[in-house]
Amino acid sequence: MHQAFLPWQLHVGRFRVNCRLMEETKTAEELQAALRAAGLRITEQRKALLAVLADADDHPDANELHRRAHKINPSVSLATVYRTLTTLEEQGVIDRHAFEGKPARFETNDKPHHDHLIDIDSGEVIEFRSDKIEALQAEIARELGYDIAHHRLEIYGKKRK
Amino acid sequence: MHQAFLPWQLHVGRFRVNCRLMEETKTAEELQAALRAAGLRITEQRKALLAVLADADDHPDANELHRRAHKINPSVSLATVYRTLTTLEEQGVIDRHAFEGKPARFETNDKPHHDHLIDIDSGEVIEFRSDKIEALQAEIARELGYDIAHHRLEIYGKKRK
DNA sequence: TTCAATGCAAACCCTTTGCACGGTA
DNA sequence: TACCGTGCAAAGGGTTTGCATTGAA
Repeated sequence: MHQAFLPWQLHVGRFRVNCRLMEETKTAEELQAALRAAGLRITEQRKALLAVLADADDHPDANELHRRAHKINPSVSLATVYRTLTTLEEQGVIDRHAFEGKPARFETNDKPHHDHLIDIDSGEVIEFRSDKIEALQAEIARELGYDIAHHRLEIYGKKRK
Repeated sequence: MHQAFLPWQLHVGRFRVNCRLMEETKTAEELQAALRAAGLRITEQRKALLAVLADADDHPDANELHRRAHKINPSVSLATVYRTLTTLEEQGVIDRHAFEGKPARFETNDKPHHDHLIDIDSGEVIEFRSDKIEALQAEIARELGYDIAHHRLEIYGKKRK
């Protein structure tokens, strides 16, 4: 889990409280429920993939998801990973991100919306959200005569030493 | 050429002045000069591609650039288009944009920086720039402990009726 | 004359798909 | 029992690359 906000501290008498805002992620059970609700079947292969997705905190690509799911259940094929990812995306329970022409990366869709900062050295993805930027985008689209369907903001950066 | 700003009007006495801000684009000669300055050779194939790039106002992909350059000079191959695009990108005279996992699209790099609004119905690309958004991005990256290398903001929208 | 740039075709990577089989509901 | 979901292998689309050849400097 990557935090989207900076940690902060409280001072209470002679104590200091270190705080950090974390986010809840979907459980494998919740992902299963979404499939069931859509009348789709819960196969052993899907169970393995859902467990991997629920556990992942690093925006893995299809290949990496296959590697992890295959470790849980060797009968999971790469084709099924791709097919199931597409299905889950259609159900709206995961998001697909295409960063800079590289293989697509996936994450469970728990939070309403956020953008990404990608560490160009490590590939690590950090999530953030700015209501101000959201508002400005809406304003720009309106001025240009458009209604926003969706948008992506990606910042590529290096960790400051 | 797509304008990034809304047209505006001035009223002078009994006259109305319709104004629209347009942008200058690099000429084929300027692109050639960049290659020459880097010690690279000006071939007939490159001349054709540079002419196409200088003339394009619609962010074409490699295939479309090849189609247009091939019309000027049939000896231009798709491989050379790809190789030359990579070279020009390295020289910093063109930009490559990977929109939503689709084939990369290119434009001459004339303006300092801008973002894109993509019409999801027509594929048309409209350029815009917001200093406020730029500033907010820098602020966010700083808070998260990063220096920005580059970034992309893409708004996908439908033309308002 | 030299060696960067080229065309061609094959290879590459990521992703999708056709087909016959197998397991969920 | 249906028929959805699967594995496998082949195909697909965009892009890169190896190799012998060509042509810009």
